[in-house]
Amino acid sequence: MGLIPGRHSGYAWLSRKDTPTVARSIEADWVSRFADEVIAEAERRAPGKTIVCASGLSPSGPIHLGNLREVMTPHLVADEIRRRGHDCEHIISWDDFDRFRKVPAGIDEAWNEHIGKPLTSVPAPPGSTYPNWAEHFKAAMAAALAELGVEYRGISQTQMYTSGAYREQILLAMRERARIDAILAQYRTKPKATKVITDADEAAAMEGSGAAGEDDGSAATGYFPYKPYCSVCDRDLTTVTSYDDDTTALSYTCVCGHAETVLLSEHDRGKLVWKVDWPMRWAYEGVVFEPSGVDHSSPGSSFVVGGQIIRDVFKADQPIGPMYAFVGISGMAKMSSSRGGVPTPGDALQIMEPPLLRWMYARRRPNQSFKIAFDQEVQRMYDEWDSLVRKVTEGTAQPADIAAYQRSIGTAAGPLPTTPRPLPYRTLASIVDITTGDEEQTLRILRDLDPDNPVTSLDEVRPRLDRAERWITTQVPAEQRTQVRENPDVDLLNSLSETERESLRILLGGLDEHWSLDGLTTLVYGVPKIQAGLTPDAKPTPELKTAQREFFALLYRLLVGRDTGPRLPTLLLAVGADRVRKLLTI
RNA sequence: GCGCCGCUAGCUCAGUUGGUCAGAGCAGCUGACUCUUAAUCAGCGGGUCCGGGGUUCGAGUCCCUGGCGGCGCACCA
Repeated sequence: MGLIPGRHSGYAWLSRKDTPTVARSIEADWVSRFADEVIAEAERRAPGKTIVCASGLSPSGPIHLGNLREVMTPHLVADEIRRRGHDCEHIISWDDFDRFRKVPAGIDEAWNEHIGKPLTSVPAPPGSTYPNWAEHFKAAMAAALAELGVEYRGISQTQMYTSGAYREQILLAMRERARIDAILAQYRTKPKATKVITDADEAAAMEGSGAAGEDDGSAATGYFPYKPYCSVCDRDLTTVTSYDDDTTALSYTCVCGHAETVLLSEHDRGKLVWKVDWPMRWAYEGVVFEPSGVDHSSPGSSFVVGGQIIRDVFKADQPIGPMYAFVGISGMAKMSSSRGGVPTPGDALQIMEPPLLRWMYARRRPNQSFKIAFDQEVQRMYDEWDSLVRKVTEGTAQPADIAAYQRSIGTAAGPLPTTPRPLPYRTLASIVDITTGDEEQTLRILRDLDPDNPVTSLDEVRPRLDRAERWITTQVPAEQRTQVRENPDVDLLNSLSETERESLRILLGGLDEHWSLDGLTTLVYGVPKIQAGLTPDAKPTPELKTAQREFFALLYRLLVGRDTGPRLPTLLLAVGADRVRKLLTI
């Protein structure tokens, strides 16, 4: 303890000349290696140009902790590149122009009528204050990213497509449709779809079978990588029936019965199919680094196919794209999070500070899977973190550990908020458990923890205190929490031996005189000594230790109804003298 | 069937371009400690680096091959 994070969490990386150890260390991890690679590649492609790292998120529902890796990986790399003094931009493409696929469990079935529409055209979930489905889920993620110190430029695909930003790329893709079809064909192991979507039932059937209604552009009438949203019903249950390269006239039919011909040189209500859309954006934004989930590692996956399409069609280079493994969760309470039950970054930030969450992603290479703890493990994580901080401060930490630490406590833009006085998370959790959040009591206990250097304000232990409280109240099962008895356990009290009764009397008699953490510690250990005829400063013997343990167990039973609980001095202070007397008086 | 990833001390993992790389944390053991409920401090680490070939003066570190495990793709994104 006694650490003052602020002292060493400053801008060490901005004055690397003065901190050679840190400078060397922060170049010792996976983030640095990718940064090396990305910088070299960017130099090769376009020297001096701002380096672009990218993430893509689909706001089709709650954006969970696994998706956060899609953002954290490029973020950390981009941040390292900035720390080295290069211009670097992290863009996040919000795939809010994707079709609404299915109504999540728990949402009114009425939303079924919106399936097939762009996410930005679907009403937000009931009760939301946001204008549409995509914005609703985007907002939660954006808030979490802000808290995590992730700086980025968000790009709405709805905005891009409907403004005609991709016009040239779309026309190019259509001109090159035969080439694209041929590339896709290399990976098709089964005959491509050749049916024209003719009615809603059929579309629904495809939906149900898992063969999403949105195909790769194949149809009986030819291959077209562009899919219009119907100008009448706004759904993508359309089939392109013809396209003229010279006039850019595109004809389509929709299951709703609508049919029309539009000029693609003017049409802005549609998008490229995913496998073409992705490489198109790599080329458009000049992306040098964009990771993707392991599900993109298979042959025929969008990343593999995209690599070929960007080279052959858009004449640009594929980004460096590591595959990242999935992020798991341990012990999320049943009450769960946002509908859907999948914890989001926002949920994690309820129980841990931003640096901790950043650390989870920074300490493991992308191809390693890991779990984020919502159960007791979170205490251990915090212990490990505090231990790391101590080692970094003492200068005994390993280079890679120091790097992960530096990436966790802040970014090139500056440090993240820290808890001024980082008392152990488990201690804080234990205290709020007893006080059930009562601030006055909490402060009183904290003050008594270390009389020589007392906590004088809860602000000193915030925000960690709030996270611990949140964890205790939302993640710890009621049966595992400390419940101070309301009334004395009369049956137990009456069944006590004379020796036990005496021990309680001695304890109660010394309460006022010893009312402090240290005082109560002495008292609590002293009671069995006095009963054994020893002096309070007597050395413990095996017999005495046994007696002490039995005495403690008795107190726990009487106070909280179990054999164990928070440390007795802490517990007694928290319960308060009056209530202690009430519960322990025979 | 195809593909990606992993397989290093009991557990979780470090080990950039092959040459003190055989490591850390936790657990465990020992000692100290009037402070249990994963308290603190100090000390202690011969594990066939999954097996088998190969390249090399030299390979956890590269190549081939087998095994086990995880995930994905295979008329979707």
